[in-house]
Amino acid sequence: MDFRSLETLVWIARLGSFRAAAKHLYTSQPSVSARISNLEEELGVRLFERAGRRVALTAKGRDTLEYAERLLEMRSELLHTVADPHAMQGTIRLGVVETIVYTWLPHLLERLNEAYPGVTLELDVDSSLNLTDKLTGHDIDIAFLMGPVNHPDIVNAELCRYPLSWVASPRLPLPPEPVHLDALTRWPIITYPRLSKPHIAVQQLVRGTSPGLRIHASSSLATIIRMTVDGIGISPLPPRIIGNELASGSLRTFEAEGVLPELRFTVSYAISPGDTITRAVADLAVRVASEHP
Amino acid sequence: MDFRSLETLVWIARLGSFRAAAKHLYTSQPSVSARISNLEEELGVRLFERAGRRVALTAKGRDTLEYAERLLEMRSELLHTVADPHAMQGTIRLGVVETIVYTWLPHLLERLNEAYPGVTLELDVDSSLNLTDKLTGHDIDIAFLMGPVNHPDIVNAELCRYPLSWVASPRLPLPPEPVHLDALTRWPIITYPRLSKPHIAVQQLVRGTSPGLRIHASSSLATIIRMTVDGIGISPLPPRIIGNELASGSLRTFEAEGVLPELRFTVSYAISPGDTITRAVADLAVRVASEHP
DNA sequence: AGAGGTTACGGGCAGCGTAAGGATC
DNA sequence: GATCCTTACGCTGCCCGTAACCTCT
Repeated sequence: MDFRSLETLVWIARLGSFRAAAKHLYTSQPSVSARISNLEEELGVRLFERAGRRVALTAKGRDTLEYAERLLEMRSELLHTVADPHAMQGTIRLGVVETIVYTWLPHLLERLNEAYPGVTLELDVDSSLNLTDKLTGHDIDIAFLMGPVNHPDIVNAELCRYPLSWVASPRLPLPPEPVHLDALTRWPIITYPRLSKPHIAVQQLVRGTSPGLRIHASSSLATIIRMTVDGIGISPLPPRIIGNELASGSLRTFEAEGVLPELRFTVSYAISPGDTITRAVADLAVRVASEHP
Repeated sequence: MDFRSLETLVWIARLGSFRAAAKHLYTSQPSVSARISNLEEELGVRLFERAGRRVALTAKGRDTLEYAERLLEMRSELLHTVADPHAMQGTIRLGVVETIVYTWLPHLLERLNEAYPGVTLELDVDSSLNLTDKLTGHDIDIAFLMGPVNHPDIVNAELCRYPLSWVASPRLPLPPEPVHLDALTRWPIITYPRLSKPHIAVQQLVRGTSPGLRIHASSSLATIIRMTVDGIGISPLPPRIIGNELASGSLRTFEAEGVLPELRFTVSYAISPGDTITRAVADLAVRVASEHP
């Protein structure tokens, strides 16, 4: 019995199949089979009922699972207590929304590299919606996204809040006073993807105005900014991420009728036995986010 | 980090040297060095201070030791709870006094073989005195001896009590009435080794009688019995172990002045993290001893 | 037929034991 | 010089990944 086998047991139980556990643990499915097979032989007990599509824990398997989780938790505590952070090893899958990439993610990566040089990061830049799915499906370990994620196994902590401003190219003829909603919709609105919080907020804001409303949705923040700089439309963006464009004059903010919501970002991760690093990354992210508002 | 390394850590801490731990764990000393070296590298922390003759735990080492003991204890509990006893594996070193060998040890061995066929026993038949030393020195894991062993780390449980009787060959001219002490010492007394409880009891009993007292001490019960059968002397023995000789008439008991003590046997073992089997053997021994009085 | 677990098999690496080296009392 | 830990080195055995096989839905 080794920790690797116990970890394998835990992930099969969580994900419901040998194959999924293999994928999660970066190994082959036969290897997972072998680990469980050895464990079963060592205990002289069947741990999983292989019935058709889905495997299910036996009674003994459930008992073993409890011990496995406690053992992994204790090992994690040991590592956290006595191990030199520089010696920590492992890979964590980090999901990030593009907004964070444009703000303090580089600072975090630098700090992570200092504090935990042995830890490998696998970056996954995606929308908050997709990241939420990936998080609950255990395809990533931790995510910085527009949260919180409402799921029993997911822990959320607030990272930062960015207010939205209307932004446009200086070439667009906008008045100095606040723009009326009807006037606003003279231009296409370029914004975050469908079903995202900012997208929905914009939809609600301009609902009932002129029927010619066009909303361009883009999952790429770089594209939104580029299209706005090119004068294709206006967009609600956090000024925080377009510091360069505002400074160089290629974009400017303007006032408009109605209230744009604040974007709230959280760090969210699944509580998982024996995972010290994820929590360490979350803690560091909270700190870095507060240091680079 | 694996359980084997943690176990190695624990035993170095207990025994005070890599070499002793290697011996105890049935492996080579360089192997023990390597295990600790790997553990230290993984944690990025020095666990032992190698200063001259004796190694000492560092502060981090002491913390690690605590976790190691808890982890091993938990693994043991897991094995005890869910594992099929038939699948248990391992070797335990069992020290036994000869008296027990002659009474219920065979029954115990049979029962052990039924309940834990995967467990290997290493039998060490010796005197209670030597077994006590071996037990405190961790050269054996568990012992059945004239106890209890008074040592902080040793647990004792009573096994059985055998009264002593005076025994002699029928060829010796003994009166039917109780023999006086002075008359008793006409023959050599053949008994347990020097410093053993029965030996001391006999010495105290016949102290102050005729100066010609001869006590033959033998560490071999078989030899004591044989010499007594041959009429070389008389001996205080538990009738329980000479059933054959009494039945065949080659030995008989007789009454004598004074009280011979009872022989009390205990099962004694060091409390050790992660050792399920030792406790299982102890429990079974208590049961078997009570079933074969 | 496709998804998923098992079996078979060859290759790589970790861990072992032997033997030699070095430090401390 | 004795004792004990470390380093060096060749070897074995375990574990892994690929691929073929089997079994359910």
